[in-house]
Amino acid sequence: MRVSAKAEYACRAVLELTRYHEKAEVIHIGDIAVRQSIPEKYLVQILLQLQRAGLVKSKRGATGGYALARAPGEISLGDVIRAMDGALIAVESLSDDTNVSDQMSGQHVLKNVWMDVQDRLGEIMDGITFDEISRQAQKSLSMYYI
Amino acid sequence: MRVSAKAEYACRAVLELTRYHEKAEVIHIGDIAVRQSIPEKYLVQILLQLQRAGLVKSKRGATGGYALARAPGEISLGDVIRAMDGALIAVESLSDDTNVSDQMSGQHVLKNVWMDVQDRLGEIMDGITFDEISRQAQKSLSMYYI
DNA sequence: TATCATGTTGACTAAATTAGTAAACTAACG
DNA sequence: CGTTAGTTTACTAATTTAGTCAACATGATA
Repeated sequence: MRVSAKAEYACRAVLELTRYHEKAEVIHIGDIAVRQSIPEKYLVQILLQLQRAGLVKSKRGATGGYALARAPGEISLGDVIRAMDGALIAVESLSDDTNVSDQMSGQHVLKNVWMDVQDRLGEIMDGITFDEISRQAQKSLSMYYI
Repeated sequence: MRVSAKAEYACRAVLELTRYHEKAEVIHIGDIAVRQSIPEKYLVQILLQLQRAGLVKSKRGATGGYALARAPGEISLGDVIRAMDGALIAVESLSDDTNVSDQMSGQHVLKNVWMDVQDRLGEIMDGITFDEISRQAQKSLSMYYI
């Protein structure tokens, strides 16, 4: 089960926006790209996708940029993955329309298994918010200043 | 998070072998391929990989074929996915060696998040055995005979 | 022991997906 | 207006995945 670079970039972008959420200002794409080592032109697409999913908002023009659309505690890992991939788990049998003849093969049964796994993975991923992730980042970072 | 066709094929192959496990006989690759609609030449690779992971065993020669290496109740979904992909979750930051400078970016923090998710996904997937999956298959199949 | 049906291995190719780039466009501020 | 920054669409390159092939090894059996 592979997590795409795109999905991880998206998480890093949201994490970066989380750090600036208190200040209620927008950040430029370029700044996010530099600070999180994400190819800027690629990040353009990612942020637009996050925006269409309602996770971030933008301000256009000279003083423009991006900010989170809601509080970091209200944005979960699952939200971001779903915004990028459409669903938490992508597997052939989940997208296929299954017919009765498939009953004989393992396809239909496995479809149910994947749906079950997806639900339970959802419970895990929806329980991890960027508020928590960000706090954990501060914590592990502070260890270097003791 | 994408599950490859290869991983799903592997699950279907193990499911097919589960059905014949009681009889303690081997099944030919060709039969598994036909019954589970898997390209035979591709299945060859998959079964070898499952064998190297110790999940199936083979008998060579004229009366050869494949069988499960242990009871279906002792083979989990997690076992099969790990046999195919090496780990449950493949993500750039998990394979990378992280250095201190990465602390500043989200890479290091996310690495911990992915490891956490992987552990918890493992608990889910290791709890789903092919014995159960097979029984569920029988159950849903029998509905068509009422 | 010849042979035939099977598993084994590694190299290869084609298709699909992912990752990344470019450029023209639109909106807002000064 | 000019400059800065987001928007959109199209394109390309790189990588991964899916699948094929052919030569080989093994074991049952006639």
